Amino acid sequence: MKRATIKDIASQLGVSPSTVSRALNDHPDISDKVKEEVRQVAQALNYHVNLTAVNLRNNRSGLIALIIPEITMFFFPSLIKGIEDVVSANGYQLLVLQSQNALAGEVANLRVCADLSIDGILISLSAQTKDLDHLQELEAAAVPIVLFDKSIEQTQFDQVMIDDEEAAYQCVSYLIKAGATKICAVLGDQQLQMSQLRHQGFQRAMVEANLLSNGPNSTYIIHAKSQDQCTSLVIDWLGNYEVDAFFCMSDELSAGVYAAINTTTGDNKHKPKVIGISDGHLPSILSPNLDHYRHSGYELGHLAAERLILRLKAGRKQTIAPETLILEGQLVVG
Amino acid sequence: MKRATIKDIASQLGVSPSTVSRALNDHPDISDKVKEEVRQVAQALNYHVNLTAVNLRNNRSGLIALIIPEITMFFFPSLIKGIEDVVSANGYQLLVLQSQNALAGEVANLRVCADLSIDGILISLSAQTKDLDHLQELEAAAVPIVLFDKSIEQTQFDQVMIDDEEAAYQCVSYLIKAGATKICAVLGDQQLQMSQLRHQGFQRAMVEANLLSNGPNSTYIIHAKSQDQCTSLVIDWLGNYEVDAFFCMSDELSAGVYAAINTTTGDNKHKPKVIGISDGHLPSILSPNLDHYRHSGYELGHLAAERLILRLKAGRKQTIAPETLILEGQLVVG
DNA sequence: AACGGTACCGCAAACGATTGCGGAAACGTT
DNA sequence: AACGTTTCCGCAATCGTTTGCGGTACCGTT
Repeated sequence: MKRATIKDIASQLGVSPSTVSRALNDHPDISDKVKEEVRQVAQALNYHVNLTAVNLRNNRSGLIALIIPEITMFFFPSLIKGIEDVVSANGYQLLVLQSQNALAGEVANLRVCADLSIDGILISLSAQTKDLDHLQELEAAAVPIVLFDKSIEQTQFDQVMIDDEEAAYQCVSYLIKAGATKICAVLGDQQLQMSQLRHQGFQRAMVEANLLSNGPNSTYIIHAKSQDQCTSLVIDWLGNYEVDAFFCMSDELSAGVYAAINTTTGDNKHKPKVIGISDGHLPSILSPNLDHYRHSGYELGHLAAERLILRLKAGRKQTIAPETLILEGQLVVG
Repeated sequence: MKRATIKDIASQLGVSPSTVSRALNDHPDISDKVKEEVRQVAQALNYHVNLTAVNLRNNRSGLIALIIPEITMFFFPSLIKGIEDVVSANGYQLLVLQSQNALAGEVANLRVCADLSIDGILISLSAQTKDLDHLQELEAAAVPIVLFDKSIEQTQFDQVMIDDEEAAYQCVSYLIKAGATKICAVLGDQQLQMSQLRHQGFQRAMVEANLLSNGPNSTYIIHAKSQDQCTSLVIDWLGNYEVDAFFCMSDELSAGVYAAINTTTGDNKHKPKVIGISDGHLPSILSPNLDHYRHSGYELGHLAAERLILRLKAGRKQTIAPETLILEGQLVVG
């Protein structure tokens, strides 16, 4: 059975398609009698508007694209949920695209967005992305764009972030207060601005405590791009160096460090403390529970999506200045 | 700057839109000279085909919908990745919809699919879903549908599953071989067919080992709908009963049980063994590593998506009989 | 009876792309 | 020179919906 169209209803009732369209949209020009009849027949034929046609006419798609480096079990599920809730509550649908953490992938994703007449874009940048040239085409087409989580230095677009430097600072300060002096920072891809900022927070806390009197010590900095790589790096590292505590900038790395510690140190030996930055899901799974600076992935997604919806509702009539929204977090320890 | 259309190219070159369209699609009726000119201008104007228009004409959307109960950090990320890889490799885009584990949500999601002229559907059923009436409209519209992971007894559609009964059986058999006699099964939502099947596998192993000589013992069956609920239930339970081992039917529950055990039993007390069914990500994070029956979420997604693509490529010319594909898994222990 | 107003509905164009059909050149063949 | 082929391109319809503009009744008023 083919889908019923507006014409089917029209011919069945002996009226014009225009009338049917207006009736279904409750246009005042149409009498209540006709409206009722149209609704009846529509129901009977199981009519549903063809969104593709509507989209063509209105030059919109009802779709919002989410572009992320890669879906992992950490952080992204709650983030996606936060986004999805807002998006679908506002009548949009969510298209999930992965850049594979590569600039080329990001460009390809944006190409798809343009081709599909995507109405709005939420994007977390890949580690390779150093500028926003590839966003300009969409920007020129007046497609609202909100950056979140992983970004670069910029003021052209809205962005929703956490205070990376401060989060790291708080984590490391806590470790120091707890008595740690030999602290190793486990960071992500060196190219990521996020890694650099969290590194800076680490440094600030260390300097403040006079623990880097000989200048930065690269021995106590580990960069890893994946959980597995992190585990093996840390296992090696633990064979060569002494450490009181680890600061891990992400869930992946916290998990990697835990695994390394579990395979390296026996049950009775003294284990190094670990603190991380997390949305709180992983910490409750790990044993002992991971101390962490918590920022909700759900809220981050929620906030970013709401900002996008705000722009979509405003349309191109109002111009809203790009803003950087900082999501608060807090230390969860003990 | 508005998007360039085919007409813009046409008027710039003084040819008709038809010619431009054919030139861009490399139609043999168009001379090489014109083709080249069209391509030049298209490039210059940064022309890109409007997929909405194409979709309207072809009555397709290039979209594949993934409908799942809810995105959690367990299992779904790898699943989505497996699906996304196949889908995008075949020129489709993935729409992620969540049913909130409710039938009403599922119906709403399918409504969206119909309205958007979705080309194919991958669906994992909600716990509430007892029949497939709501799939019939899409089925009638010749939209390929593949069920996966969570399904019900049916033969109308393709489905990609693991052998739930056998997986549970193997887990519990292993526990028994390892010396356990008092084994508690931690299962998910009682309404889920998956829960029932895995329960059956549990029973089979127990009966086979003569551990249920007094008939089924409901004391050693726990049903939980979330990780947190599981944790609190198991904490209570551990206060009242003795147990050698837990069999957890999912990652959520394994994590919940681990948390319960960690809060209940001290370091030196004897801890119950735990085995689960998992894609292997969580087990490597938990300490001690979780024994489990492993089935790859990535492969499951991959397989389901490929089955869908197969049907999409076949079109409605060939009729392919619905099939149930079983993904193999294996015990990972020790 | 003539006129202004309102209520209600249809015509046709538009969104952007595709395609069957037809037609005008240009070519080759006898 | 007449005819058949090929080459190449345009016309117009189509997908399903929306909407500006206009038009016809019918109403009440003077």
